[in-house]
Amino acid sequence: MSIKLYNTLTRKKEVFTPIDEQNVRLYVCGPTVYDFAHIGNARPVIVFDTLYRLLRHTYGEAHVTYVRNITDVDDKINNRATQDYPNEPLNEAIRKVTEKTEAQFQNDMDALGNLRPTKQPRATEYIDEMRQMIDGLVENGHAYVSEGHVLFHTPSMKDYGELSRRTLDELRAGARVEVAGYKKDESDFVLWKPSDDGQPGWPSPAGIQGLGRPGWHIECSAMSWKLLGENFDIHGGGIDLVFPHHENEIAQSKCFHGKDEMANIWMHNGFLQINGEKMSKSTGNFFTVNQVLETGAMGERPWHGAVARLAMLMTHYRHPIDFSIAKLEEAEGTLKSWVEAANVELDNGELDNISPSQEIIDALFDDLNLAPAFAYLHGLKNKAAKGDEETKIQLHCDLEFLGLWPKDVQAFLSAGNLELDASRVAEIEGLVAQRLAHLNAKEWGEADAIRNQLADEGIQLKDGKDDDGNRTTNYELKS
RNA sequence: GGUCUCGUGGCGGAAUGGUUACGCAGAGGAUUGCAAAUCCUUGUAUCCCGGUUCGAUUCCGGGCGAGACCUCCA
Repeated sequence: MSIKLYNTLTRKKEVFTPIDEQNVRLYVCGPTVYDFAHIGNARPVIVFDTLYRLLRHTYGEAHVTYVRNITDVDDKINNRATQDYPNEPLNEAIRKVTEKTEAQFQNDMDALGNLRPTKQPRATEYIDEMRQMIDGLVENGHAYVSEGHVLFHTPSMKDYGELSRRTLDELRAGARVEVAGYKKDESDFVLWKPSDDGQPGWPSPAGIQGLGRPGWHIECSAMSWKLLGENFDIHGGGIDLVFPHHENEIAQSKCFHGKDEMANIWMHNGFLQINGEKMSKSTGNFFTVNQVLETGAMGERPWHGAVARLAMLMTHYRHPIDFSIAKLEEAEGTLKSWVEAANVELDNGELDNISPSQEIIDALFDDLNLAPAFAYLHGLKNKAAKGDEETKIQLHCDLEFLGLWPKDVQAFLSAGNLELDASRVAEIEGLVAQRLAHLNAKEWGEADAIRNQLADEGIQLKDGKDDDGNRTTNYELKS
């Protein structure tokens, strides 16, 4: 068995062969840190975290390098900084915006069960490398200077458009935006642009006087080059990045390094919609990760990160997903039943001695097709729920492997019960005991009155019998 | 207008040139004083029209429908 991955370059599922099995290299475009991550931003993180986990399992944890950048230079950041901190010097305001946003991003992604990448470089730490690439591209004729900008000349590259499968003519025909006068060709794109006094700037490349700042695309080319090399294994991101971002990364990197490929496999996750519509702030169906997990903006209650993760993974990564309350509810019911079935005390390090189920690995090997893996987990759950200890531990291991095991299991399972204070718990348990006494005396009316009263108060009773045939009653908060 | 992706049961969601996963919901049963919870069993689908084929939901063509992208911008 080998890993098969869908490659946007070839539009085919391909057998994945690492360039170097001792160092499998993955790059994913990370956030521009000017605002809280929305749940659409979370999808590539979760998808490629799953791939990262599979690669680590397959090649060994020490043999995978996963780089996800932080874009901390961008005009959106500048705008946000002047807007939020109008009285601060610009650099200070930018630092505040990016630090705050990045911290929130790390928090959100942790809560969604994602491992931290091997490296998370910031764009501002790689300005030198960007300048170096820009100088090189000007020297070898793929870029030119015009009115203080440096532009990549797309006709200089014979296969520009290979990723998005568009020819220059098609791109020109579709242009909807007025073309800046300093461009030689309307499809040329910016590598470097001049900064005025009110903008962050660094000494410019290509002999340009004064300060400037890099274009968006060159950042990823520079960081992936320095951290992963001129040619690496997998580059990932959202499908909306195929054009222009990834197309332009390919152009810059291939023309600078002279390699046949930048990344051997390009992977893209599908788009995320909310309740059947594109997310948009104006229509109100726009949710940040933080809102979904903490503030109850979606469905008027917070959702556990593992639930949101499962809801995200229930759809194949390349398909569009409709992220809805119904989907979160379904994911929650499913995950609770799995975790409940697998919830046993473990000895220290007990999970270290077992591997994820082969069925899970096989499913992931087929282009991260999780559907058969989940079907298998349902089977494990049924077996585990019948008391099979080994299966319980295996199920726990599998969920852990997929990032779906809640770190706070008891809180996750008891859900709303934590909201009850001690006196309320005592009150409920007193009523439950009274009802049991009525039941044993066959006083159905009194017993049902208590049951109905508790039901009205949102407490659902669950009757059962212990091993000796005596009545027992548990309860939980109705959702 | 161009490029690309997609169209499976009530819903979510896989797979497949011939026997059609899995989950939720529904139905029937067990259990229960009656319920709930739990357990068992179970019905229902491949957008339309052609073509290739012994046979297509699967491959090809056309149509209809949905979505993404088309340059520095959200």
